[in-house]
Amino acid sequence: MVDSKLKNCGYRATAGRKAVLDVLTNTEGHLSAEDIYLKVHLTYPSIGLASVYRTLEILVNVGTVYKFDFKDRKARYELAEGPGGKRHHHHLICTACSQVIDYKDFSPEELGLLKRVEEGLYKRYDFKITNHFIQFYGICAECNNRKEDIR
Amino acid sequence: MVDSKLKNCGYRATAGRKAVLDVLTNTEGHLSAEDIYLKVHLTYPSIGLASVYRTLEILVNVGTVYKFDFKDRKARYELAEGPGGKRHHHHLICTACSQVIDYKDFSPEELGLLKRVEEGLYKRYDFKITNHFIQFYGICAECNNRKEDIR
DNA sequence: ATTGATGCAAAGCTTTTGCATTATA
DNA sequence: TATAATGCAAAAGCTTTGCATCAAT
Repeated sequence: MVDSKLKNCGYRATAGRKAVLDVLTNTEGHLSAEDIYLKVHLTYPSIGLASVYRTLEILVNVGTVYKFDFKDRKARYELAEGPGGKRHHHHLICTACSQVIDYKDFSPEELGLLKRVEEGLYKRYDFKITNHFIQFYGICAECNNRKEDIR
Repeated sequence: MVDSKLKNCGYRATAGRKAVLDVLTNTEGHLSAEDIYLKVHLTYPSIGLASVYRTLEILVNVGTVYKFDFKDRKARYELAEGPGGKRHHHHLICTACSQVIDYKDFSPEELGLLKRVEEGLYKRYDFKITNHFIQFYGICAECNNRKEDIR
């Protein structure tokens, strides 16, 4: 099914591309290009970093992979699942210690209202929404406690 | 008030820092470090790009400025206003043409949703939320029409 | 007078590109 | 067999850093 998606878009389904996609499929979290390169390298040692980048670019364009950055210089990649997917999550980012917490225990209310917001956007902007990327910034529990200690 | 914020955090309120903040205050949109450098340069020609970067880092740490990337390699900077601020907006990003639409005509429903979600997160994660960054991905009106033409 | 801030240029890192070679369709 | 894909190394681009100088406190 990966093969067909690539082929449908006019790309060849090569071993390197499959290996990259395997890593993305079997790993949770936010992987940098180098993370992916190192992991692919284990099963497919001849791969080059440039091919990883080239493959990721294709997968992003095709919509299979999602690319984003939060903090450091590196871009991060994740298998792109729509809001209904098992991996779909939002981020809590602590502005004090920079830790990133993924959460996916969405309340039914949260899900329902998001859906309605997206419908509203579709009506107002004629913009057909397929996915969203939501980050909340604030102070995590540990940093908050630390601050109280100091006071 | 900028001065005091910097000083409170142990930084000196220098002309260069004020100039950078002026540009951020008087410009709408997502500015790259170089955009800012060029604009500051007009009123404060002796500034160096490195100082712009150093200032931006401070302002981000202090919480005055918000840093993010969407697409190209460059980081973007904006005056950080909380969800209630006049500039606060969300993004609609077209995955076909990469255009970014800012919108701030939030529906009351949308505002209520966010507030409740943030309260829920606070309870579940003991995470004190101060801001959020929300992007919706999809296909913009123009790209959607173009696609229909092709069919 | 101290010590942090600055500018310049050089260094650092991630990502992209050129090109000869390899492998897919 | 034609042509896309790859690997390697070099190049590019944004950001950071070292250091001598300057300026805010």
